[in-house]
Amino acid sequence: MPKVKVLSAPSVRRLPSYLLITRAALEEGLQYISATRIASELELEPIQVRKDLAITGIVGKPKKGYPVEELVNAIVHFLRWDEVNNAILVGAGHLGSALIGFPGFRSHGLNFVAAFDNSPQKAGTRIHDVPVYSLDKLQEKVSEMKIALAVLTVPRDIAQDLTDLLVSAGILAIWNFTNFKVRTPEHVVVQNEDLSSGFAMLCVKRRIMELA
Amino acid sequence: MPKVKVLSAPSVRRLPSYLLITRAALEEGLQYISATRIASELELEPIQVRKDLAITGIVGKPKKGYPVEELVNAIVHFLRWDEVNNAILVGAGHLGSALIGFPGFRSHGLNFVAAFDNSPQKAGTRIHDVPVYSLDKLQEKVSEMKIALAVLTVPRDIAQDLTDLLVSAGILAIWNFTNFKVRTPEHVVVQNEDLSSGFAMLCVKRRIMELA
DNA sequence: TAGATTGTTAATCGATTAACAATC
DNA sequence: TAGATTGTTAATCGATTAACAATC
Repeated sequence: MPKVKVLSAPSVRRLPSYLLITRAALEEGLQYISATRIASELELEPIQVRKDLAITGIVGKPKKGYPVEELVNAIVHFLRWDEVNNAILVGAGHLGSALIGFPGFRSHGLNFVAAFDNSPQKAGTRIHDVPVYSLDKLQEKVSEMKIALAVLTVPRDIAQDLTDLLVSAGILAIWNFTNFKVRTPEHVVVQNEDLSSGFAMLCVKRRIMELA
Repeated sequence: MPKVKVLSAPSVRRLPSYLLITRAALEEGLQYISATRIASELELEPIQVRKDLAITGIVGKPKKGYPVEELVNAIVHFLRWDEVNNAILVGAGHLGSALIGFPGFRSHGLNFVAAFDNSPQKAGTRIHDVPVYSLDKLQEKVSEMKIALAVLTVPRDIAQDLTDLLVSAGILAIWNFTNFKVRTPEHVVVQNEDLSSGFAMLCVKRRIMELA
């Protein structure tokens, strides 16, 4: 029986950057890549990289490092980025449109199949080749296409209403770019993104720099 | 002599969400708001909210909570969101355009005054009323307008070159949305955003949910 | 072989949570 | 007053870092 892995959020968050570097090494035709090298490219400690990579199950070779191709596969599989995830976008504003067109997401198995917006002008159009529907088609399309994942980019004040709609349509995972803390039943997972928090960090770093 | 505050990154990152809730309380006309209430809206522990708010210097009243107006001011001042920060956007693609138009940033003192892009079609146009210039105007405009802050939304492979350009133009802070770890001199602060890391978190949460 | 690197076990560091006196 | 809440001090928890034997 497989032991329940302990999830370390900071480690998981660093994996995508390791994947990028390892993929670049693969392109270069390298056989092995060491934690030391990954660490130096990202200005991290090698021990941290080794600890993080361990959660994917990869086994390295002393003196050489990690086999590049296996490492790519290990990270990709750990993140389930080796399976296509059909997703919908809810709220086809500027941010949502940018996310649909984001080139990197393709390689993460993130595949937008439909967008929904309450603006009548947008229904019937396409954004980055993804069809936009009116919100009242959401329920139907989600069950018809068996979608599990939704990206939420709507104004804060309708975030909860749309979340409720998504949940009742059968959505199981919500990537929430509104800054509203939406409530969901236990079986629905939510990942909240808050752009302001990054900006807050930048501002505080500047303040510290000025004081120094 | 003011003691050097210890910066707790997680605390700083939570402040913007406290600010939103406190501003809403201000709109409602409330005099006081308790950490208990803020915590329950965000599904956090009250003790965590009190600890976080303490870094802003706010002093609450036992039994009542924090004076709403003072709390808004304390957070806003701690983050330096009470001063206008003129900023430039480098890379006027979809994400960059979305960021320029993001309504919340206005209230954070983030004021875009120019955008730069190497595409000749974009130079001379406007994005959300912000003029777009060709990249070779960057140096000139930055020093002319005394800009300290740049938002970087360019492809990964030119991130370092543009960072070097920004640094030599005198930029002091870079909000980096590329997934490349750019190198800068010590006096330049950088905040890296990685959209993929949030998606990685969502994927791992889903996996755990499925196993449970 | 010698030296670089891995993976494990232990130590340190920092963030969160708990306990509780003070207080309005 | 009684009870809710603050702010401080202490305890716990988890993440990072250090130390080091194993190894190719």
